[in-house]
Amino acid sequence: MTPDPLDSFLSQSSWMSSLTCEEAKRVRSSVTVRSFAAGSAVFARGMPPAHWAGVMEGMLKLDNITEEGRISTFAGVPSGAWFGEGSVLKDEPRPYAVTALTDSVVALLPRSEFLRLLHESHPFALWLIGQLNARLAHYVAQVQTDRLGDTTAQVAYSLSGLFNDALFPNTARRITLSQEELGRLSGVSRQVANRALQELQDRGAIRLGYGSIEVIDLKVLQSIAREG
DNA sequence: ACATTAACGATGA
DNA sequence: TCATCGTTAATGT
Repeated sequence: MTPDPLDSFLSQSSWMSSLTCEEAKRVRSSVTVRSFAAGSAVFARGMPPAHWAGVMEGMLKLDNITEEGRISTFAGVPSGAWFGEGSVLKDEPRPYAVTALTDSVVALLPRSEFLRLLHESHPFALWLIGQLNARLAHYVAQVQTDRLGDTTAQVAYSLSGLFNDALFPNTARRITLSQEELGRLSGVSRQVANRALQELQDRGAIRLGYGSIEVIDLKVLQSIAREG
């Protein structure tokens, strides 16, 4: 008997451990799992937020496309992370598109079940506050880096954000992410992302592969992100 | 100065 | 064969 991938994913999700047995069972029976090919849309911009979602495998991004076709990426979502609570809480159309960057598997918890947990489970509500607070801290630091740091620091921060323990507890050391996508995530061109990544590699923070980045020394990466 | 877009060839999967 | 990478040139602020 191989363990169900959904069961093992849920047991690795930190908020699950704060639930009662019945709550956990209800979650388990209401979650659905869907696979997405690289490049396909997980949620379209403007759709009502029917689910809270967790990334079981792969990597997603949250982005917007302007009328002229320019892309700005707000966030990368590595496997292990749950996301989309903002839209679910507000019950407003999703303000950005969610796209699979690699072949991905996503767990979907219906909005009604998410709200029920929020209302019934104090531990879950506390966990959610911590999550929102960690995300806020991340973006505050991102703004500081973008204003005070050079482009290498910006790229280093965006990359290290994917390894933020509070937000993304289980990110593998090596992630499949092209330099083009990391550039979008960092707000710089691919060429500048390329130069920054080579500097990060020269300084021993990362190792570059074909279509992938391996973090060798997260401490060094984070300290470069604080330079400017 | 330094970033951006466009373009090119080289190379990995 | 196609995506990705490393690099250079022209251009903009």
